[in-house]
Amino acid sequence: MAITSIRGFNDILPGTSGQWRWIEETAFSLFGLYGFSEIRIPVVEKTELFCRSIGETTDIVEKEMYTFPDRRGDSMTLRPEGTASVVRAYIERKLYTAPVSKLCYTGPMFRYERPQKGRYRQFYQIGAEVLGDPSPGVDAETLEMLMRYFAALGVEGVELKINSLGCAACRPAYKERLLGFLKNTEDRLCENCVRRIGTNPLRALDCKSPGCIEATVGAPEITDCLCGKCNTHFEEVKSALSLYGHDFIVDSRMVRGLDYYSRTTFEITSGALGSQNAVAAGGRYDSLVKELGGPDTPCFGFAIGMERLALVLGTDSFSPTELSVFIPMGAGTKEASVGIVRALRESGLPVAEDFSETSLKSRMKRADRLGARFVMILGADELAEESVTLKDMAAGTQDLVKWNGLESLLAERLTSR
RNA sequence: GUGGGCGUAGCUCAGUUGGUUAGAGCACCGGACUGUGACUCCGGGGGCCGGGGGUUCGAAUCCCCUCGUCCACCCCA
Repeated sequence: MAITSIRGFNDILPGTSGQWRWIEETAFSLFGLYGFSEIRIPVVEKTELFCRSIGETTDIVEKEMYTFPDRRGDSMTLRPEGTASVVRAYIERKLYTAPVSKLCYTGPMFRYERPQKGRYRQFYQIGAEVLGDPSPGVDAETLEMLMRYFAALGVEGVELKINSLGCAACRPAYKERLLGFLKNTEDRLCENCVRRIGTNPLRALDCKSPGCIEATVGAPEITDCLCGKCNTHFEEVKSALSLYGHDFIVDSRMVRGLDYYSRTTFEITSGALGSQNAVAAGGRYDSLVKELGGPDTPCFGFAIGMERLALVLGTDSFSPTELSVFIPMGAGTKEASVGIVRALRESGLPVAEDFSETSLKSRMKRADRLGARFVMILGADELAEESVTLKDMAAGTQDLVKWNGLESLLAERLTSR
């Protein structure tokens, strides 16, 4: 039996990788316009980092991490997300000496989950974090950047949902109120929510089981219980978003699965995705840097799911550059071929040389299957004329073209379509 | 971790109540056409019927186990 890949770990094949590269390049160049720079972070970190940042009682830490001892016996973990590493680097490298840090990243993340549409064990994220600015303007501007990014890619039909989770001053009081409410309806809640009632009662609001939906009708809403500062912050985020012209829905029941969020949280969903419908999500995390041992640093960040974004975009949104095929045939053509092909490539034209020595018929067929728009043939006749036969595969026409000036002529014909 | 669907040629899939040597379309290779692809015609190569066990004279087909895959639950980007 041949060796296969690991379940949930995919190969991104040539048909897709060009689109992925375009998605990443578009992101980083646009984010650059907002002042972001790329940070490259390790794929493996000490397990403790994720336990402390994501939260001990979250599903990610409890049952989804790839954790293993290294050769010394220290506990290592394949990163399940990027924010923890960025914050760790921010503290360790003392980036807080700058007034504000805007960092973006991309790369694989790992979670041991059952694979399904838009969910894999190794998956890719593009993320961005603003560290060191408490302003509501940062929340809105970063969301504006995300929406502009989706527009630049041609993504359609996405929905922005926002919420505020409050802060250390107002969330505990809200939790108590909610807890009081849930205690009265506990018998109608699902098993899972009953279990979580002590650790994370907010999850019951997000639960899709019919019993929980029914039982939580009329539950106190977090957005009605925000403290003055959080309320002002939320109002300013909303009005700034309107200023940018972005539609949004306030969903006071949207709860994030990571413990570090505070105040603004959001989710961008697409109907094109099936049940894993979030293409991007994130929010504010004002206390995480301090909790990990750094200075008090308010932050805002998000992550985009690459596979999901590619799914939303579909396959026809990206067309690769057109390849030409060069066919030398017969004795004495090798020497001239080297120079011609090199000159074409130096002019930025993609060329594949056909080294096979079969019939011209089969070589033409191969060129066609490779998707060549133009084919150049160099045989004894052409060699004598210092020319190639240049065939337009789409039009079916061909003519004899001198080597001198071939690059510019081909470039011209490729663009004048 | 739970549930359901599906595993037959490179791809998409047929395969009768269990019965000779497992098929089709597309793709691939060659020829018709000795230097011209796509269309046409002719020919050809390709299969541990996901793997293991069982029932049977006989299994792609029935039973059990297992692995993979897809979708959903859960969870999340």
